[in-house]
Amino acid sequence: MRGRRQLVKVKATDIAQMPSPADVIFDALREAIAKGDISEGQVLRQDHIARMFNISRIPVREALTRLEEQGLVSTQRYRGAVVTTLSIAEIREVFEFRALLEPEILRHSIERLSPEALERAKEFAHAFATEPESSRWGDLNRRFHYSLYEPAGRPYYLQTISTALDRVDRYLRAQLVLTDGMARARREHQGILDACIAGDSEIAMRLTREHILGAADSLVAFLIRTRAQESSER
Amino acid sequence: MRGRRQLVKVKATDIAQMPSPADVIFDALREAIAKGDISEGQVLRQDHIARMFNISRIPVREALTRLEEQGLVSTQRYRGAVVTTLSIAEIREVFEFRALLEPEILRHSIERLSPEALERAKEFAHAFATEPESSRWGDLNRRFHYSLYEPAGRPYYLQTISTALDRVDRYLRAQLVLTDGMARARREHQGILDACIAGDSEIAMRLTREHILGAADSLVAFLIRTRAQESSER
DNA sequence: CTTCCAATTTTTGGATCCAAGATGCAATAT
DNA sequence: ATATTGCATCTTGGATCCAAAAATTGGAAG
Repeated sequence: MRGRRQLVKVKATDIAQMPSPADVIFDALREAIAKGDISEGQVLRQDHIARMFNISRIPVREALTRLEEQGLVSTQRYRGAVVTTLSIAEIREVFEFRALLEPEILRHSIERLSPEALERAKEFAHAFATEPESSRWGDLNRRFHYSLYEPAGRPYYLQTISTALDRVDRYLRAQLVLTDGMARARREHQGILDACIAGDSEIAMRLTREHILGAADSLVAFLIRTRAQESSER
Repeated sequence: MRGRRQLVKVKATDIAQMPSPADVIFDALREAIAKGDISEGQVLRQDHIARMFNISRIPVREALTRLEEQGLVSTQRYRGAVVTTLSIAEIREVFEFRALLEPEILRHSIERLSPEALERAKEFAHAFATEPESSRWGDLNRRFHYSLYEPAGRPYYLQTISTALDRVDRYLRAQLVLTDGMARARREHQGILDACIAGDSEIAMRLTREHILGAADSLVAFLIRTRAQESSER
């Protein structure tokens, strides 16, 4: 030890973990697509994005490559990246996929749900239910569910669920805002939460499954209406 | 139409769909990692790979980015890409994940299984069971299962299963070759196939689930033995 | 007025260049 | 002898440059 001074006062952050420019662009684009701020079918020009972030096209390309790997954009050689449009069948498939996975991770989570985690879930449910600003519903909905899934200690499940949700998030948000989805989600969240508090994983799983499939049905009905309208308007 | 000559003799291929250099490198590296030809923990040098493929580092970078997005390599800034090592818990999680998804897609598949598809599945099962060359077992195993899953018409499920399998393929191959996995897989494949022929989805699903979880148990036991040995040798 | 074609412009993807961080080693100080 | 520092080298990631492919535009011909 030899009286060496320690720099105990500075709080060190791991600089190597800091996000690279490509990370920043990737996250920004992913969020914009999920929120629907960039609409489907839109072409993403490398140069345009590069100017927006005041950087060269190289990190932009990396971000686009990653978005394509996640299925959020699709690229044709020399033709640029286009925000993916999902068919109704594809959307339905992703929701059924979620309806399979999310109850399962919830089961594992309930087994080890701490009072603190439960408390946080309650807070998110409340924040979601009372949020007046519709643009934040999507986020809060997601946080509520994730707070229930994280204690499961299943990072791979969680990551898979997350990428699945990213794919359909913009449709889900539309469903919340433009249909009766919000009122229904409030009720169903409360039901899931009650089952978790009671520690009844069977009911929590069933409700979660119904929550997802119900949203899917409502969304699909909504999309059939709006897409029929769009194509007749054109 | 106007009497324009048609070049009916040449079989046209869509050149825009041809794989880019980055695709070629990505596929090659993915396969090498899946097969275990590149061992875990190995560092992938951009320049080295670029020379191997006689190309600049740019498309190599793209391939590595995509591999990272798939979880096959992990990168630390300025430190290069390293082939991911999965902990036993992580491997177990991926197998349990597969054990949830694969029976489900099989159910959907059995509903619409055509005689031709069934015939192909039989052929792969037979090819797998009689293949003497152990280096090809992994591939044939995969083809057998995929031939049963494809008729489900669930591309998202299939893709998710595929990336999950990519993650653990090298471990699975080791299990087939280095334990009694092969004999057992032969028997279990036959059981699954029989249930599919009988159109009994309940049994087919149960057997698939047990097939995957059984392989996981055998693999984990094997890994505990070998990893304990490795760490004592070091 | 429409259709076709060629020239121009735009955009992408790969090559090369360069700055900055990581690594390893030798020199130096303690 | 050991720990620290400074230096040389290697590697990565972004910038810039360039070739090739696609989109667009502006006639010219029908």
